[in-house]
Amino acid sequence: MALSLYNTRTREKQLFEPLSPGRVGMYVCGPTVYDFAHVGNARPVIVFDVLYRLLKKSYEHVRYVRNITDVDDKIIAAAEQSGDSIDEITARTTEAYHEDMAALGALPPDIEPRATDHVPQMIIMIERLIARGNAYEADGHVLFAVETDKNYGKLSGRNRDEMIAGARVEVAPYKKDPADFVLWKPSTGEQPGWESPWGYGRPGWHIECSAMSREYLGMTFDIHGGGRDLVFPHHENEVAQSTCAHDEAEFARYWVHNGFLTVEGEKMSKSIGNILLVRDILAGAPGEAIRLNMLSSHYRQPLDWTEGGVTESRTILDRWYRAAADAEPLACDAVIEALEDDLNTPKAIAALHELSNAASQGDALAAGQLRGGANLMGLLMKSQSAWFKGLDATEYDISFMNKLAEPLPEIAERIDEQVRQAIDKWDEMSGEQQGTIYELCINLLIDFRKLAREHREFQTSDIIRDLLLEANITLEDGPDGTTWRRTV
RNA sequence: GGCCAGGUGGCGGAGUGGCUACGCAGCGGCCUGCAAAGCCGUGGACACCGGUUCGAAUCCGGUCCUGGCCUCCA
Repeated sequence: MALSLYNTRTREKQLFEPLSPGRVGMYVCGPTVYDFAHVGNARPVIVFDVLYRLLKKSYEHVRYVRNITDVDDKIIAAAEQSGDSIDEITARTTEAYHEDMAALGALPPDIEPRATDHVPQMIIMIERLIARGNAYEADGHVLFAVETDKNYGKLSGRNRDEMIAGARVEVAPYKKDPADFVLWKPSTGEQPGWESPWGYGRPGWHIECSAMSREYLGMTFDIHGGGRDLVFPHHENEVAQSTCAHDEAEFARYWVHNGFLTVEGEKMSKSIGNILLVRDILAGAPGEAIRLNMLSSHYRQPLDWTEGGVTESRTILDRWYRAAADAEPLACDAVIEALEDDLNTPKAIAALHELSNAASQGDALAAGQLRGGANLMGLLMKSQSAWFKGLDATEYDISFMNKLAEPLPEIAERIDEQVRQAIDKWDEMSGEQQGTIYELCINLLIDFRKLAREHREFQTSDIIRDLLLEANITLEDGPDGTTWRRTV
């Protein structure tokens, strides 16, 4: 194992060596649960999922912690707007998040702590910071005094003069120094809050990650990840809080940050109205296609999300599923090597293309390596038939059976009575039953078409093929007969 | 304004001082009743201007452009 990662703190690629041999701790900043996840939220999840899978391959004990931020002013605002309670909003958003990330093939983290379950730990940390002189109470708030931390700014590479010069937001009057940030703030009325030595209130944003990483990974741990946008101020502040509260013990050893994402060339924003939700993309494309598209550029590069890109990823997966068939996954050195080089997923994908080409030409070893290499990235996880025929899908379309009568009455008449009855009861059937009938109907038409072709009645055979194509089913005539696949 | 990334063929996207990246799309061919899939072949790039070098897309300087962050905001 020779994994190297680009460390934001040192600004260079470094060989990864865990603090304790065979043991890796990784903390990734998770979602603030006030709305559905958008593509931008999905990028770190997928990137760190690949890293997690890679680490698990090489280290016996990997502990992946990803938090849920369930106390935040945006959640309070969402509750006020919708009229739903904060608990309702966070519960349903968390559930939706889990569904979406699972659909993208992301493994759940080992521990998913919620901020609201760790307020006592945050209070202890804040008390310690006050005792050490790194924090002060002012006007019901507790603030971190940035000037007490001589290392402040190192992670993000900025000095205090620059920060003050660049400040464009009005400084709150209770701050001693404009750079100071909130550890605890007062809550009133309906706002969520907890009793504390500083009165009824709630934690600032940054302290939760310091408290929860301490709780589950210890004072010093290996990898801390998140989006680039979090480097400042969020991660900078985490470092300050944690190192000061822990007597200068090192905090995260490797900082890994993924790049930003635009949609069709534009920055996602509410004002443009182009916030692209993961669920909406999932309605039109398989999770693996979304995942491959996400991994097709290097995680530190900017990524422009386009519909065309998703379609291309899907085409590629079709090729790979065809080439790999249902080969047993084998270790794939080319992919491992690429991923160990700072998660070079595009290079890994190039290696998979080469294996796919070899496998298509009958190389069984390559087929296994293709499966194995792709699996390491959370791709090619399905069976070939599940991918192409989609019999694990939730929606089936058998409209082609009803359209049969007009162009081909003689065939429509010959449809078995049992099948006809089954079609009539379509709406009462379970998804699984529908899948069975769906497959049965397709095979029935393939049989009719075979007859027509044997009699060289190509017009009839082409009508059948076109009918199915309208229902997004593509027929392919091969040397061993006709096969079908779903194309949407 | 400050700090930080990045600008590679029609598109996506690695790489990096001298060796075809790779893929999608396109074009030609094989196969097929026709398709689809597959296979074979094929053109096409390194933002701009200087410099260093035997040699630069790759290093240095400058210019232009794009994106991110700049204190409770993702």
